[in-house]
Amino acid sequence: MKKNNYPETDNTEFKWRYKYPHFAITADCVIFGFDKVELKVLLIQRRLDPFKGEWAFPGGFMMPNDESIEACAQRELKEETGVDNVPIFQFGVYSSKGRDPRERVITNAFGALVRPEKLSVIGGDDADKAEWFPVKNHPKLAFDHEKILQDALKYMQRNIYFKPIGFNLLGETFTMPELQRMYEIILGVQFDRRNFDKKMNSLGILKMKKRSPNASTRTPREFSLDMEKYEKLKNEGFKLEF
Amino acid sequence: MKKNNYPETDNTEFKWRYKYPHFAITADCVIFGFDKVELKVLLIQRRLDPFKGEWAFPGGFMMPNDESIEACAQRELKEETGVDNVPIFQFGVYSSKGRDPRERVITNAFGALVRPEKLSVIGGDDADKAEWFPVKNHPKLAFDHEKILQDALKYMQRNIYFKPIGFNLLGETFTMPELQRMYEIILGVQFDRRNFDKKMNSLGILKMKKRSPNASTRTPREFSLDMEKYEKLKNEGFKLEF
DNA sequence: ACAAAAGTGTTACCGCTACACCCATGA
DNA sequence: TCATGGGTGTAGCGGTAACACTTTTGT
Repeated sequence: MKKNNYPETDNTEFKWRYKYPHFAITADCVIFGFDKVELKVLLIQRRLDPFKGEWAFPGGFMMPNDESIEACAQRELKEETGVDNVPIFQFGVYSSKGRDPRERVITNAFGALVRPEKLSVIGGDDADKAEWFPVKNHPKLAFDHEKILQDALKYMQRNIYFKPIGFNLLGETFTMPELQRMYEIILGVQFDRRNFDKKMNSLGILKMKKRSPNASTRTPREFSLDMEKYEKLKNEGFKLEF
Repeated sequence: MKKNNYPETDNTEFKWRYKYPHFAITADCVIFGFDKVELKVLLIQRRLDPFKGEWAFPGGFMMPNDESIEACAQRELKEETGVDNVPIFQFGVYSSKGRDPRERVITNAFGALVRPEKLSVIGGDDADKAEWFPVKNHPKLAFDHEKILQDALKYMQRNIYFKPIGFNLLGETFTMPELQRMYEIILGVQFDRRNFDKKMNSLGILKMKKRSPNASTRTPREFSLDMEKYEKLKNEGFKLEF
């Protein structure tokens, strides 16, 4: 595959020529996952300089083809981690001088929340490894990626109040305590169990699964999303009043 | 002043040379104002091709100096419209092929809400004219700027619920009906006057001015912002529960 | 004189909040 | 058997929503 590891190659020719000033552009992806216990973030270990061996977000340089920056982000994500086919949102742009030691680089940052099925990842391409780390306990990050991570967290926290994006972190079915833990961990607060139940059920997007006949009355009930109502709510937005 | 109208000049030399693919980058500004009656947006009439004579957002190409993309946006805004010293927020990136007829251009879009003092604007630089238009009744826009405008409106609507940004649209002092109209117009809804009063007053960020002694009991009361509490609320965020 | 806009207070209802006990599981 | 975690209902309170009349100003 033709690859965009160009800043690290030893091509000494200045063969890209333009009439006017141009800039290097990257798309970086901050991917969050949730394993029923804690919030995780997907990092790759850089195969090449700068910051060789250090951890950073998957992402890479935009190429002179027809793809948009969003497509670029998704392509890099897949190449470096194997994570495919997830919706992403743009949440910031980073352009200050010196943030990349090579040259001025303009980075558009994208975020995504993914389901546990996606939790098995592979390294590849510019990445030696791809690995999930707890957000609360991640390695030192290359470039200005620590700042980007904090911005991503803030963006997600603000938006999970109004859009049911959080469900992207859960599997097909989930229990109410799982759902509650997810909200508590992302927002950093605690909810009363009974009140949380009532609120979630009142949104009308949850379908309660029948309990298998031999299960006890105290096994957690499984829920799934009523996709029709969920899609509607996703567009309209809602308010989570905790 | 050295200016970045470079894509329109007749410089036929490809004098900008890089080892790797680079791209043209612009920052565009969607500036909203409010004149106590309706929401307005600041547009410039393009002096040069492409879309010469048509209306578009102030903005322009990033230059190979040390300024960030945010600084670039603010500089272009000042040069083309005279609007200076307003805080901006980034809300989107536009990168699809063909959005600029010249070449692939990556545009980061910024928004701002400004006070009526800023409502007198001047053209300049790449802009023949700068002019405020009602958002509900604006001329056809160049490039993909109509899409950008709609995105800016959506972003503002979502955020005015949580941040008291709307006050940037009002002057030093304002009346309660003015404040209410602003919210109604931006959000496209109607509020009950008495309930709106109560809610706003309960936020604790308004200072009611004394009425001048000769004024009648029915002249609208003037309010101003309690800046200290306002700043606090801006950081914490709030929820507008209508 | 009439229409348009601003000031003002009360009530009902819904929803958020707080709270306790029982049962099942696994250590 | 004890600790942990999940299931379940109710009562109080606070805030939102609904609502009407008077006064002033300007046409």
